[in-house]
Amino acid sequence: MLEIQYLRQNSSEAISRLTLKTPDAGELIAAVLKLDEEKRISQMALEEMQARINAASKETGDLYKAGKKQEADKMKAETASWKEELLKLEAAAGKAEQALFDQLTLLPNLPDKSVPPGRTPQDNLVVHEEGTVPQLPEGCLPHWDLAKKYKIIDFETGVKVSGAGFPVYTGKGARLQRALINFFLDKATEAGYTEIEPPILINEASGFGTGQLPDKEGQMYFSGQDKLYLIPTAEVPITNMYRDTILDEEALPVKNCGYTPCFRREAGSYGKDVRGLNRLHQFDKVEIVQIQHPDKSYQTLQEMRNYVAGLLRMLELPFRILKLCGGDMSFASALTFDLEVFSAAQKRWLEVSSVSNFETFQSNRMKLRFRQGKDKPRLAHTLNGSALALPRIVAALLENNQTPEGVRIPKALTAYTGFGYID
RNA sequence: GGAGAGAUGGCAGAGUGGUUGAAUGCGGCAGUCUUGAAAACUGUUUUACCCUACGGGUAACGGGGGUUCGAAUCCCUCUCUCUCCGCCA
Repeated sequence: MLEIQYLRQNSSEAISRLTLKTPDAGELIAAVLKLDEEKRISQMALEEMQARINAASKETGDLYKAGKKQEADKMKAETASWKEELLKLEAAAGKAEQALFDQLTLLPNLPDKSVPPGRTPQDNLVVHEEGTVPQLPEGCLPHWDLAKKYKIIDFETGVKVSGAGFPVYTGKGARLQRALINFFLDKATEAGYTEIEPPILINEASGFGTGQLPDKEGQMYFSGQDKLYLIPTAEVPITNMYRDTILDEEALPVKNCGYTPCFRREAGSYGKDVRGLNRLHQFDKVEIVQIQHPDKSYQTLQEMRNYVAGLLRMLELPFRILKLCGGDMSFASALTFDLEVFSAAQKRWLEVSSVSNFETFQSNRMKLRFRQGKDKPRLAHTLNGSALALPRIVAALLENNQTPEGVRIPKALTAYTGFGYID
């Protein structure tokens, strides 16, 4: 949620930034400012009435205590007559505040000034490319065929047990999942992140805090009996741990990481994009989350991006980094880098990580603040990134490392898998 | 699932209709004392919003609603937490 004070004071800057994300930025912001004005007018009227009643009530009490019953009764009657007016003012102020809040929550985050213009993924900027695409032998297979050949992922049985998008990993496939999770968690810990094992069902307030609710309701699985949502990413519980808190400045940056399964309904997806491991309803991911001082958050974003790139390097996967254009960025993000690996048999780039700075967009929803000395609390900046999402990593590992002897496991992982080849 | 208890400031814990935004203790911060530290003593210590603003106002004692001139305090309702029993990884 954007900060209303900022919008009030910097409306033209806000409009130009928001235009990177949506063409009707001007109207959106104008609507918010108008509602803000109305809200303040109704608030002033209400508070004035409340002040009158408070003063009169105090006087009434004093008069009773002084034994001046007649005067007190008279004052009481007069104050009672204001009641109807007060109720009207309360209703109007409540309505105006709600209208402002509703409009404000509709606004996406303002893109950072460095965000490239554009509406579609084609407008994303490739800012880095690294590694060599392997030359695959004749008859190389896409990962779903390799998965079958080596009996490591069973898509059909997953369909039986749950449905499409819920694969079953077996044998070395399951072991590879566990190896990757442990590898990612160990690396994150070495980089100073504290490991968290969070709940994977979250309440509505948490869904609102990180920006999934109310607008992306349909993308999460929901347990209606308990009003709990299955997390689409560990970002949600790990960031919401700090909802409604004021941190000491010295506590920054907060660096947490966590492994969780992630659940996404992915309503409306179909076709080759969802083949094999490319897009699933349930998948494993290790996430890194930071809470940082506003002055340092962009430097932190850079560090997180470099950290994730380092993981891909250790896994010996060719990758590139995209700076997302305004139109392709998520609702809550101010600047996002996507990291994609090249999956050699499919011959396509697969997004395996998204690293974002949300500035105060999430912290304003969550009331996540920090305090410098004796100053008033300020909203902190929140950041997160996948480090990493497993399925597409596995897809690329399988495809890129296929040999006549089997699928070679990168050296960095063999200590975790306990085997050098899947055969 | 059954029975009961509770929800107050960073924490603990008072407060059952009128200077209670809230006693007291602990913690935190500042100061006195000390070579330094501890102890002791003194002071200080919630947050949000609004207003032509070194000042003024409003709101908040789990959420929402009600009674009243006036509610942390009374009533209704929801949520959550804890304890005991049952069930269970």
